Amino acid sequence: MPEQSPVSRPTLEAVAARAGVSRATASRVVNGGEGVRKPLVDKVLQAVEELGYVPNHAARTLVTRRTGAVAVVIAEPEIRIFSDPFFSQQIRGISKELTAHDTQLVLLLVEGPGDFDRIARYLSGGHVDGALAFSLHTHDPLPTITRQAGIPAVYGGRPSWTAAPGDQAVPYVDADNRGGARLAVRYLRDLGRERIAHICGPPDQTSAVDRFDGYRDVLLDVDPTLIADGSFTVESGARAMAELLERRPDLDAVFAANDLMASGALRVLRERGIAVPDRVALVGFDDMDSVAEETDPPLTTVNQDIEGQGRLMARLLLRGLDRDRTGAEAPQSVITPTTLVRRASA
Amino acid sequence: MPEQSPVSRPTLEAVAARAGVSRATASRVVNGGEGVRKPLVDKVLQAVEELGYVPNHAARTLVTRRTGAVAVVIAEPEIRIFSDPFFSQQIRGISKELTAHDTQLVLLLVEGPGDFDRIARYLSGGHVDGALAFSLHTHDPLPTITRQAGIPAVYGGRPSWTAAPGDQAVPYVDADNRGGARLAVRYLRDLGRERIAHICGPPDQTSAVDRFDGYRDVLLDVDPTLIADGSFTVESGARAMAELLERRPDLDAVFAANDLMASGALRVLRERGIAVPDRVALVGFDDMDSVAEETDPPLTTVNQDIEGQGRLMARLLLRGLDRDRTGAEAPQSVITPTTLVRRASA
DNA sequence: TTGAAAGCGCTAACAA
DNA sequence: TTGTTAGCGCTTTCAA
Repeated sequence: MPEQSPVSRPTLEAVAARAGVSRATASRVVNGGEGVRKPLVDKVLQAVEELGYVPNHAARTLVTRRTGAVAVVIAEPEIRIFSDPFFSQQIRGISKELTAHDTQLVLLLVEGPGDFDRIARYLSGGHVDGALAFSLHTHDPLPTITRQAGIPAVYGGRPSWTAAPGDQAVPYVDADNRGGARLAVRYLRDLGRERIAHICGPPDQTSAVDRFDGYRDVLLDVDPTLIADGSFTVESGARAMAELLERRPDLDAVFAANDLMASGALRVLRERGIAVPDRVALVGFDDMDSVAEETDPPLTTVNQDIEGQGRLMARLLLRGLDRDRTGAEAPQSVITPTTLVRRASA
Repeated sequence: MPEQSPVSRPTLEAVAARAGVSRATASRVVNGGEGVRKPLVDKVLQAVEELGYVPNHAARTLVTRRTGAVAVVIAEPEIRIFSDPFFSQQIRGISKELTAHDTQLVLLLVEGPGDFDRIARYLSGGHVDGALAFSLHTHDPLPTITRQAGIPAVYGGRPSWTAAPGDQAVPYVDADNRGGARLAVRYLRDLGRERIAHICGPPDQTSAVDRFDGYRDVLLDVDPTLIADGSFTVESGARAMAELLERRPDLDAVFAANDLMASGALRVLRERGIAVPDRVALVGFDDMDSVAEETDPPLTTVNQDIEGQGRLMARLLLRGLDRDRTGAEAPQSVITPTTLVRRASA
């Protein structure tokens, strides 16, 4: 790679001149070489190589109206993204898929409510072709913003709000939380457990709600004393377990709405000398490898392909972007499958 | 905000027409209104408002040669960024500072060695004005890439390589790891502890090396049996502690190179019924709130302002970008101060 | 299959 | 203080 002076990179014009062709032909070659005779293609390619030519992005965007970039918007409540392996894997999947399509990831962190103005301006400024966002707990202005900016968006996680009538629903990607929960609870029931408790996630997150619903799908009329509230953290799981044990010392199984809470519950069970899974069987959710495999005993849990969800989000969005060209239909939401992973805790 | 049809956003031309001025005047107003008479400014602003005008980024970049975006490059070995609160805080700081300067953060995740080509192309394509990167364990091609692309870069963490002669050193931001370690060890010594062990971080990370050096600065000739290797994880800290205890049951203090390892060490000490800090005093490093405050007893540790480091990285880079205009000097590396935080473990 | 030429939307000399 | 004008580097008709 030839050394480049910081100022004045070679332009297409220079490449064309060197290859002895017109700028138009050079452009064609750079963009795939469709309909250009082989010898010319080679000449241009060589000139590109020799000059170390790299297309100027702004110029290209100006005429094509395509930026080749996608925004990933992360709102404040989700800033845990950086400590939550869940998000990290999702981002990883997104990044991989975008990279594979030569599309860049622009990270938009929302630090506070006032930032939405900034985001709106950015999204409207033609910086990106589309946006990827994560489902927020509260009603958030993003759907409105992307609509006004006229760019497609895909959500990660089922949004808790429902589209206003006439509004187009926002497409999202989510795991089959309800189905996964049913898998877990059925498994416990088939094990012969009869008093299966549930540690819930925060009710303002749809994943928690859906998992609770799955639990109730299987255990039709649930005894409320078998239900405890948690907030997806280890500590909350421990607290919930202690509470359950107090109320129902006779319980013989627990389905925790995520692995973190399951590990907290496990700690409490162990501290009290309650054998797992012999006396109490325990199932988590998420199959977070940093958690589920590390506990003692390792957790039986519900697996979801998180990175795959990220990839899917990106793919859905990219497909939507190509819509004009390919004439495909508007992106649809996708529910990804979940599977039960048997380890030692149940 | 008026509804916008996805296609054909208003241009400056339209704003100018509506305001009854030339495009140049409209442009001036949009860019601050310097040297435009008040009434015209108002007219233009009103037209902007009415039309919902947002400047086209590509067009602007094409002529100004400024993208208003900065790349944050994260190489594979650092993908832990998303599970390591250290990085997450750094990113947060970067994001805040960039946002304050209306600059966008473009995230470039390096998934494998082959990706550097892609990164190089991106950095050369005029997508961003500069790059922020994190110090890698091994020699990495990024400094060369940014130099060839002719864009300034700032590193987070002291790089382990030294600039080739003639090469300009890469500016970086790092905590005063060595000084912080000295703080910790002096504190233990002043407590009257005489057999102060050290649990090292991985030798291929400069922060670990620097902390070890700080330890040795204070304890001039260290008994090698008081040194144990770790890898900055909880587990490695536990293992190292067990090892130390075996070799030197008489040790009366431990300085762990980070909080994670300190918490692992603490667990082992507790399991063996060794009173902390009475029999063994323990000091960590990082002051990670999710760790240091949660242990029992809470960790005495060395604090560094991680988010501040991120902000500083961004600030240094932005300053470098303005260099031509302000005539400032090339960015210099910055070492940020560390302080000892006394809690209960020592 | 190739080239000439017309912009994409904006900023920045330069003139008025 | 304002307007006119010449591009920034590229893609894309349209003609040849």
